Amino acid sequence: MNRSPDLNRRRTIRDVATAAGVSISTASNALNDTGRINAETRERVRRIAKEIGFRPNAAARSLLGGRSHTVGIITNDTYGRLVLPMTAGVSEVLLEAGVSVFLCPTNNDPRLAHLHLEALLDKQVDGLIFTATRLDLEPPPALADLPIPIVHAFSEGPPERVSFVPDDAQGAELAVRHLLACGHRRIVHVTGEENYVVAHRRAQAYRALVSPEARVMFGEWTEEWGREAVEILFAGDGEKPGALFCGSDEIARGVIDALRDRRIRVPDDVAVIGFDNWEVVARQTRPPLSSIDMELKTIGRRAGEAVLALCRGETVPPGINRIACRLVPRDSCGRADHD
Amino acid sequence: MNRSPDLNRRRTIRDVATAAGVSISTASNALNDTGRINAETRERVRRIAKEIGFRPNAAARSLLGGRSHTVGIITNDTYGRLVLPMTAGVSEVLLEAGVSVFLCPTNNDPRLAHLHLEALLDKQVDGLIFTATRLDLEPPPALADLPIPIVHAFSEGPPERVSFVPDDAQGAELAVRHLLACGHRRIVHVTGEENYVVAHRRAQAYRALVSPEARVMFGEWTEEWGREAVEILFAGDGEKPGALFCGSDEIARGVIDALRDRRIRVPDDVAVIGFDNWEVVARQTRPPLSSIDMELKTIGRRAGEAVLALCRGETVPPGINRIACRLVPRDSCGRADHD
DNA sequence: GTGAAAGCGCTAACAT
DNA sequence: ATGTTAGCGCTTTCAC
Repeated sequence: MNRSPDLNRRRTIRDVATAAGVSISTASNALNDTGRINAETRERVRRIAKEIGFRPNAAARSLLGGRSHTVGIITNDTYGRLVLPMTAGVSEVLLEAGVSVFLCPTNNDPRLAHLHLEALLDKQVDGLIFTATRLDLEPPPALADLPIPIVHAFSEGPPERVSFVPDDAQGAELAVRHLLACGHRRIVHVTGEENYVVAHRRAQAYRALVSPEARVMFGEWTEEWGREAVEILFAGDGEKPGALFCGSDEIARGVIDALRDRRIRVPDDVAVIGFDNWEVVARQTRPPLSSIDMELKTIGRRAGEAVLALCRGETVPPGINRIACRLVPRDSCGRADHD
Repeated sequence: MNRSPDLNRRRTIRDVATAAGVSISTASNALNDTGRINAETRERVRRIAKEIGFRPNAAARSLLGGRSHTVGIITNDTYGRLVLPMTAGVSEVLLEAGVSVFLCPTNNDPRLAHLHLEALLDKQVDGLIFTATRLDLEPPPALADLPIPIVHAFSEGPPERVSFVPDDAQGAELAVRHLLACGHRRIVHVTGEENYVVAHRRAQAYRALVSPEARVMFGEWTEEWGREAVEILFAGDGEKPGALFCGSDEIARGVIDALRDRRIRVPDDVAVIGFDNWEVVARQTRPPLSSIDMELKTIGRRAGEAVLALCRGETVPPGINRIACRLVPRDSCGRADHD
């Protein structure tokens, strides 16, 4: 039983005003630095507000201003390895602006996605960030005509919206150029499922740089496929590849393990480069894996800045923004001649 | 330029009332099934509400009811592999109750944690879930006396609060018993840093089951340490272990790789079991790794249920709740005699 | 069965 | 420089 029920009640601006012996509006002005106010009064009000632990009620503010200072981020990623870095970026940017982020993991379940969306709209979120780990995944149709700004991160939205995605082509180029700079020739590209848009985009960039007929092996995004690919490539006694550009770090890990099993030295006999720069994987292969980082946090930050601007009513040029990838050289490619 | 600015305005209950030709309070009653109301009127109001796309404004509701139907989850996990499954669990439970979740990644930065906390309090969250990936990490002191319920997930809060953590001792027992059931003896425990509470708890349970002097090798939570441990264990020509109980799947992966390098067969010569059931790792080792799953989603769900109850004013017995781990047998231990 | 009115906590015109 | 007042969208007595 509480001795005084009011002790646990949240402090309102009324409490502040009463305690400071001023009117509510003066208190409000003092706290928000609006209107004309006596410096002394302002300080007193502020001191008292702090003393009694006053926190402005966001609901009331939101009701008044029409903005809730919240955005939702809808994601299908169960696993988190892609989403969390992005969310961290988003959150970082929005935090400064006093905007909080609702995380809505849909686990690829449209029903969940829908429920979350409803909940977000009820909470009057100012904006939405839509994230999908598979670029070929369609955003829920309900997203089509919403009264609030929507930004796509790591997923390509319709042309009239703002999207931020990794620049897969540039990333692939980075990988291939690095292999070339390290003196490797006869590059083969071992990548994931053919029906992934990114797999194609990367393969295309790779071919543009190497040769239109350069070998691309589509398979799965797994270590197992990496190992299998090595079996296929190194089984016969034809000419062997000098370098393997892998579509993911997991594939690269499988590749490196299989090469090791065959006593083929990396990078001396064959160079390997990955894609994702997933540190738990890339740092633990033997040798540590050079890889392409998709700068997920930057994507998150950019997406955050975009919703923020949109929420403020500013206009942001629509379209797909491709964020440059970054080469992270470790030891699996040897040394580059230059830069 | 909008032809009609009102077209983009959010629909209010007033719009519904006007369109239905009833008063605001009747509309409210119709929508919420409160008060006495003519069935026909109710249906009409509801139909119209749906037609014009009315969504009740959560801010207004919150202002009235004192509850915001939001909770915050504060986490230090940058990486996501632990937090996302938990958050998914939390979210799943809260979604049904119409409560949304603010995700606050602090990246281990106390300043960020503090800012997030402020933002959450300003938004009048009904409750808080505190999550840390390292059990030895202190929650921010600001958490000490807050006017709202706080639940700890994957982190042990003070005794007067509600916490949900994996039952590490039971998990370790599960692992050891499985190894024994598969007929393995001379078990060694290769685990992570000695200053992690969990490492100790697991080691203790292991020793209680095997022998008080059973060998425990503390090191790091990395593959590299797993490989190193194998070097140490199998280098000389003393008696070799028959099974390795590893403190994490990453360690186990290092162990398996090193054993493979030494042409020691798993599980025939040496059995290996991991901890975490981190699928990307456990499913890709050769052979696939048997492991202990910490049921993170369940932890999240339980934590979600707890905040929910607390927010409703119900009482939840305080203290540490240890959630049972689950054995996930794959191929690295052989076959158990029984069960 | 329905409507009028008060009020949740706050801000912003408008008086004073 | 400060106070008064209206009102954001909604729920909830309480009249009718």
